[in-house]
Amino acid sequence: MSRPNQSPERRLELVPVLAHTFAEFGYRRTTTAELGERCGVRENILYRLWPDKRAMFVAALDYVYQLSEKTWNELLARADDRVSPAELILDYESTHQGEFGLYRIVFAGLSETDDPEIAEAMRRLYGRFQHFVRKQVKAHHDGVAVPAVTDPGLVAWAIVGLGTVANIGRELGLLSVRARKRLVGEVGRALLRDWADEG
Amino acid sequence: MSRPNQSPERRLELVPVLAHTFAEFGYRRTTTAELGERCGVRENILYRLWPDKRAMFVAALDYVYQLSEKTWNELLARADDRVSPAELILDYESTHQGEFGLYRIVFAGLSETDDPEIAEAMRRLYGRFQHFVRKQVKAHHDGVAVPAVTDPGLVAWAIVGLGTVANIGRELGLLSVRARKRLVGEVGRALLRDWADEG
DNA sequence: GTCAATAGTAAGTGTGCACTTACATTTGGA
DNA sequence: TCCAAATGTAAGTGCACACTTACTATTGAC
Repeated sequence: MSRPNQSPERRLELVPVLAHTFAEFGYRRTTTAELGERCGVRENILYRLWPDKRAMFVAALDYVYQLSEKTWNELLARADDRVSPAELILDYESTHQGEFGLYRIVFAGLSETDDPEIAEAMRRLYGRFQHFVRKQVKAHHDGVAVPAVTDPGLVAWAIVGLGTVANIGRELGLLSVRARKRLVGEVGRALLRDWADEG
Repeated sequence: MSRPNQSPERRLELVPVLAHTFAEFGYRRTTTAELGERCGVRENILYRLWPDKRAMFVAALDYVYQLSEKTWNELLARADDRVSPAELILDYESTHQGEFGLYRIVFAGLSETDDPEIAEAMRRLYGRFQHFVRKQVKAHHDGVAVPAVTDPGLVAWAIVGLGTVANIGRELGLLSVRARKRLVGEVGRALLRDWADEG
C-alpha cells in the first residue's frame, strides 16, 4: 500500500462549494465545468469523488440540512428557560432565515423529484426539518394549557411552510426583510400561543 | 389579404397541453420535441406561436393562475352566509388541492427565477394568489372580534405557505391525503379563528 | 529508492436539444 | 381563379455539456 485515500476529507472540503454553486444556478444550469472551476480542480477530480453530477447534488442537499441542524443546535444550547426552544428558533429564523441563499438548492431539488435518489434526499431534508421542529413544538406544548393546534406534527409542518413561503417571497422580491420577520414571527407565535390566555 | 390569423385561438388551445407537460417534466427536462408531440404538431409550429421555450413556460404559468382563479370564483359564487369565503376556500383546498399536479410547474418556476421573464411570471402568480386569499381573509375578519393574527396580508401568506408545504409533502410522499387535509383544514382554521371565543 | 496507489492535467467525445431552414399544402378574400 | 398569407412537413445545425480517456506528477509505506 501507499498513500492513504483522502477522498472522504476532500469530499467534506468540497461539498460546501458544490452547495453554494448549486444554490446559485439551480441543478440543471450548474455545469460540471463550473463546479470544477469553483472547487479549483478539473472536472474528472469531481468524478473520482462522486459517481455523477446527481450524486454531487445529493451531497449538497444533505449538507444543507446538516448545516441548519448544526446552527439550530448551537442556538438551543444557548437557551435559557424564559423562552421556549420553539420560540427561540422562530425568532432566529425570522431574522436570519435564508441568509446564505441555500434555500435555493431546495427549490432546485423540488423540480428534480422524478429522480429517485434526489427525491429520497429531499425526503430526508424535509422529514428531518419537520421532525426537528416538531420536537421543539412538543416541548413547547408542555407549558401550554390549550394549544391553538393540538397536533405538534401539524404545527411543525405549518412552521416549515412559513419558512418556505418566506423564502419564496424573498426570492421573488414580494416580501421585504421586515415583512418576512413579521410573517414568521407573528404567525409562528399565533400557532404556538396558548388558547387559554387572554386575547 | 387572405386567411385570417388564428394564432390567438391556437395558443389558447395549446396552453393547457404545455402546462401539463411542463408539470410532468419540469422546465429543463421538457423538450420542445415532447411539447410538439403532446400538442400533435411539429416543433416549428410552436415556434410560430411563441418566440421561444421560455415564453411557452411563461404562458403555462399564467394559465395555472387563471385556472385556479376560475375554480375559486366558481366556488365563491356558490357560497352561502353560513361559512365565510375564506373557510370555503380552505375546505376546498384541503380536499382538492393540487389534484391536477399543476403545482409542479410552480416548483419548476422556483428554480428558474434567474430568468427575469420567468421571475416576473412567478411574481404575478404568487402575488395574485396572495392578493386573492388576502381579500377573503379581510372579509372574514369583519365577522371576527379578535383575530389570531391581525394583518390579513400575513394570514394570506401563511395560507399560501400551507398550500405550498402541503404540495411539497404530497410530492415527496411525506403527507397522506388525510394529513394534508388536516394540515390545511386545522391550521388554516386556527389562523382564522376568533381569539375572543372560548378555547 | 521502489512501487503502487492517489492526485492532478489536458484534451476529447458523443449526445441531447433548442432553434432554423427549405419546401409543400391549404385557406379564403378579392 | 388567382395569390398571398397561414398552416403544415421534414430534415437539418450548431452548441452546450455530462462524462471519459490518456497521460503525468506526487505521495508514503516498505
